[in-house]
Amino acid sequence: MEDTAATLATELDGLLAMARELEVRLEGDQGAPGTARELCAALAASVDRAMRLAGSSPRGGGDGEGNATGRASVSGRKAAAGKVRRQVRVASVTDVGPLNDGLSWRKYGQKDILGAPYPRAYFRCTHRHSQGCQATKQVQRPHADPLLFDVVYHGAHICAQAAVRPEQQSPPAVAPEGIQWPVTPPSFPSPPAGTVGEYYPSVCQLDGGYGYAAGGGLGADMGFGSQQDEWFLNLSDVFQPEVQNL
DNA sequence: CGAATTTGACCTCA
DNA sequence: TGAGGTCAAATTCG
Repeated sequence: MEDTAATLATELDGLLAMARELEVRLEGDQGAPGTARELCAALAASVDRAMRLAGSSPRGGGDGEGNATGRASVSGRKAAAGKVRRQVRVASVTDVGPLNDGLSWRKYGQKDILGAPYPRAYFRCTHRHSQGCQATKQVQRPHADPLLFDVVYHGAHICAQAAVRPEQQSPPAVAPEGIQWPVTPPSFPSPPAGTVGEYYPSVCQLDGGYGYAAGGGLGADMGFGSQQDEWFLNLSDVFQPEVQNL
């Protein structure tokens, strides 16, 4: 990646962060005119596009379809059938209990992805063996933004849990267990007991299916399984944003 | 004790 | 050959 692009991305990153924060505040303010919120969303989307352009690289510059779909489908076992990609962006972290959807995901692997700052985590339905549920998902943070995640679902839930929640069939959900948000940097194995937070699915307008979001808010980094998991699990729950059927 | 997570190794594909 | 995806044994946690 070029330095210029990196610098530009950093700048845009800051812009996006501001846009997002503004939007969050507007959301909190019931009286906020819809136009203002739309503007914020548009601004965020625009910055996002710019960032993508700035950070675009030939081979999975760190996010986007290159990674999410590149090999996943080609790899062979599960075809592209039922593949759904979502991008999740959260505005803040404070307390996540209520976000659990009831569907269970079990982590079965994690991989460092070339060009990506963070590893990709692989999950599959907990009932895969007991009920033959083939649903799987991959979660990865495209950039340094702890509030942005790229999630790709493969297959559909056919387990009992999924049947109970028709609304979430396609967009699976999250692990039932209590979720804690690692607001602590990877270098700190100790769990942030008091720093747990709640997600506010706020801006989710990234177009294109991927993008960068401002970072720096949280120091959470991937590389530490449990913490990452929690992140991923929670995120998967938050997405309502854009969905792409691939 | 059972279930979930972690982590390294193995397999497949471009 | 390199990279991504999955498996499975070991470890940890509830």
